[in-house]
Amino acid sequence: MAKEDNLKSRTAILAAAIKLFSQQGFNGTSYAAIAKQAQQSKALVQYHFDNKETLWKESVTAIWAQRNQSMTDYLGEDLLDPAHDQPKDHMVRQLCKGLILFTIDNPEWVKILYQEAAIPGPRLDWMIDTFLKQDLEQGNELVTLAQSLELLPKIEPMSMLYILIGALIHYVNVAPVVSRVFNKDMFSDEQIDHFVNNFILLLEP
Amino acid sequence: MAKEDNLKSRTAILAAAIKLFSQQGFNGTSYAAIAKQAQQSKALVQYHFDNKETLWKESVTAIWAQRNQSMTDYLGEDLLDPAHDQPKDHMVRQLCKGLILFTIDNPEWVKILYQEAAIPGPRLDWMIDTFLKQDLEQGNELVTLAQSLELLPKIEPMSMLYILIGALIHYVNVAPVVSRVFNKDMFSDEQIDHFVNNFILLLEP
DNA sequence: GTTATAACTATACGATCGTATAGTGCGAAT
DNA sequence: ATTCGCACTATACGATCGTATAGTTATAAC
Repeated sequence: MAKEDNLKSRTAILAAAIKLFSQQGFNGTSYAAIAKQAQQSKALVQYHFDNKETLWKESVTAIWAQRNQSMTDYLGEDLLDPAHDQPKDHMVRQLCKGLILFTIDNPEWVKILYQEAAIPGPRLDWMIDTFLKQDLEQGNELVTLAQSLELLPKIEPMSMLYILIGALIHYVNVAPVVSRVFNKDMFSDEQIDHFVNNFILLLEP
Repeated sequence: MAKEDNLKSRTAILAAAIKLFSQQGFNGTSYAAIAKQAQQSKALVQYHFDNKETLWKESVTAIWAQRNQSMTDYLGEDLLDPAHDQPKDHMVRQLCKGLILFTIDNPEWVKILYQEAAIPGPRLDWMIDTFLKQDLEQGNELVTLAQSLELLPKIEPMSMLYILIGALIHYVNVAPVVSRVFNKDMFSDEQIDHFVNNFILLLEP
């Protein structure tokens, strides 16, 4: 087998692991389930990642890498560049809608975060040291910047961050439930716009 | 053994099951782990609840019962009674702080919700039909009532509900992480008040 | 053409999984 | 005094858990 095959099967397995770990947590995910999802043999899973903890850590690392790369696609590096000279509410709308669409396409990081935050232990410690500490600091900076541009209300930045991320994430998390209850597709652009428009009403005085 | 012993051990096992199912999910929780947590024998667990699905359903039912009972303790049936004649921002503060303290003391329902909402399947379907549909409707009513009393801004009620619940829940969910990163106890009354005060600034024009 | 390396398979280990079933001990009822 | 019902235990089933290790290919280097 050629080297590209190695990468191919490895990538397929990692993708399957990411999906299952984020959905079912560490204890809830088995090698066999990952292998089945990836359509590979269980032995091959262990060949590429020789124990479960390694596979989990690589999964989380890949999730964050993908997330950080994807983030700029949705938010744009220059979204908050005042040189744009766009109306304020348009920029806020872009920011909020970007965060929701981004979370819909990258739900794994939130799910892994909530999975592990519920259980104090070495895995949470590792995530905090490796990713979450930086995340909080960057989030804080983003909010502070947006506030200085008068895009967000000037309440204490960390509180603003909880509200912003919490509200948007919650929308995505319960969307499957709400969609079924009200028989509407909450992932549709129409519904997302509806929510974002309402959210924005809160964010501007 | 007397009948009270039956109830005692059953209750201990149910409490252990609630804790573990909400933290680790259905697949991540084993009979053995529940037995250990409850300090009972694995056989006794199966004696009281003769299969895992039954135990899970009884756990969820107990979580919701406890939640609904506890909710009135934190919010008070008459919190939104205008006869109180209290200042508006005081009532909003009570509502928000009540919801946070309530969620801190009853984190299981959120965790179970997020655990199962991540995996479409019969368990989520059952939760929707049995609890979540009603929850959404009641939440909607609560918000609408608060809005009619001018306690909450008059944006579309469901959107308001996402934001309210989402922000408050997120605060509780990430509190263990934030506490470690900033070396502050985010579960302390001081920090909760700080957050609620900032949140309220958003909720009143 | 042999050898070395790397991708992948086959198989099996002891532990634990969820479940089944037979049995024990004891208080209450007859 | 015996029977009965119930809380609880002991033990074991086949399946699956995470892991270990030896073997089989296929390609590339020499």
